[in-house]
Amino acid sequence: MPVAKGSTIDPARTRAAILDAATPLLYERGLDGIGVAELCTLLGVSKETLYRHFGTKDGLVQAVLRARSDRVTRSLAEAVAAAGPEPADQLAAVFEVFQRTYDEPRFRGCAMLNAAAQHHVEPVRAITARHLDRYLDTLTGIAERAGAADPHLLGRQLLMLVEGATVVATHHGPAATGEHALRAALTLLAAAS
Amino acid sequence: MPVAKGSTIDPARTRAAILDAATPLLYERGLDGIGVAELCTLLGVSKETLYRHFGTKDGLVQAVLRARSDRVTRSLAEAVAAAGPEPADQLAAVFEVFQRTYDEPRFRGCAMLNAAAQHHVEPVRAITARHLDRYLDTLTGIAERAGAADPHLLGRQLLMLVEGATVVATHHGPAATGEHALRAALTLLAAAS
DNA sequence: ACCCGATCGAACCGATCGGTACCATCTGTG
DNA sequence: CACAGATGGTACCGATCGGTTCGATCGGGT
Repeated sequence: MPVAKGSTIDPARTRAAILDAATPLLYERGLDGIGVAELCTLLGVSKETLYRHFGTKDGLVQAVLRARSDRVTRSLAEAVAAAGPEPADQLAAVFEVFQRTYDEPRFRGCAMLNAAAQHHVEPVRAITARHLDRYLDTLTGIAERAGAADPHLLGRQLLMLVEGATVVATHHGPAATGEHALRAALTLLAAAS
Repeated sequence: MPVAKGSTIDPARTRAAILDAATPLLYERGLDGIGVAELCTLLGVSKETLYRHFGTKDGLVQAVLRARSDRVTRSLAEAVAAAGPEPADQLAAVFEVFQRTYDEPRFRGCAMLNAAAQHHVEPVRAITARHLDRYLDTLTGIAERAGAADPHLLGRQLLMLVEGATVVATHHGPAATGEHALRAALTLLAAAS
């Protein structure tokens, strides 16, 4: 059956559906851990459609990573905004968001870092670097509102804690990782003002 | 020419030479970024020899990772031992060692984390987890000597800083990363005793 | 001096990969 | 009702991959 029985033909919708369905697959199996053929089968899409929308597998990968970075950054910003004006509360919100991802059964580490480690091509590394810059912006903002003497330094140190917590949660177990990282972050925050 | 012109036939030596030469190649190109054929060409070894020593490519990969973990752990322990009895000095020695690796021109992030992200097989993840455990032992030891109220907590937080610093150095530039991480570590150390 | 074993080089294998081409079929539009 | 475009299904392609095999050759222990 060349086209789905009751499916709506809408290129934009198809593209979004491919992105949504491919994201967890590429994350759990690894960028090179699943081939285009299997990917299309699990997605319920033909290879021709996938290639028409994304050009190459790498195009799909980059689109997935960009969408993921946007989504994660947005949800983090919303959590911070909802935490109120206190920098300490905002930090707590940050590590709460991350702890929730650590506790997910499919958690396999930071998707952006994994992608950069797997795919040795420049565009992917650039997407990852931009993603970390977004984290850094959020954390530096908290540092500024806390009145840190050197908010850029504190922001960078908080970024290390965030990424380090993700690494530790990945390879050393997620239990209490967010809380331990938060306590360290609050110590740095208190010492920097 | 079936066997090298003036080479000594010594299986143990051959195996060690393969390990040494394969380590930087697999690190810089990625575990799946270089094939066995090219690997053997660059190593100056035949495929038969490689497979006789390591069984499979995965066997070579795991041997390389184990050897690397041993070497890094040893050099870190030596640096800490040479830093004297002061925990603060020992922490400085730790981040000095890491900063030196960040500054290497071929630096591409933590080899163990990259391997775990690339190779979705259990043994590799186990080697990475054991590597982090070794780091944790060293850092917890420093926390204990510093008289920390909860040395295991402080050790884990220091581990986050170490791994986070490596991530930041990888994707956000190595400049001053070790120093920034050290200052955060010293703050945690001072607050925990 | 002899012989076992380690080694090289090259050919070879089956599987899988990313990507392309073609066609029948369905949807949405006018 | 008719047409254009989006899609699914399938077969196919060249390249590359990990791994095996075989014969020729050389070093080292006996």
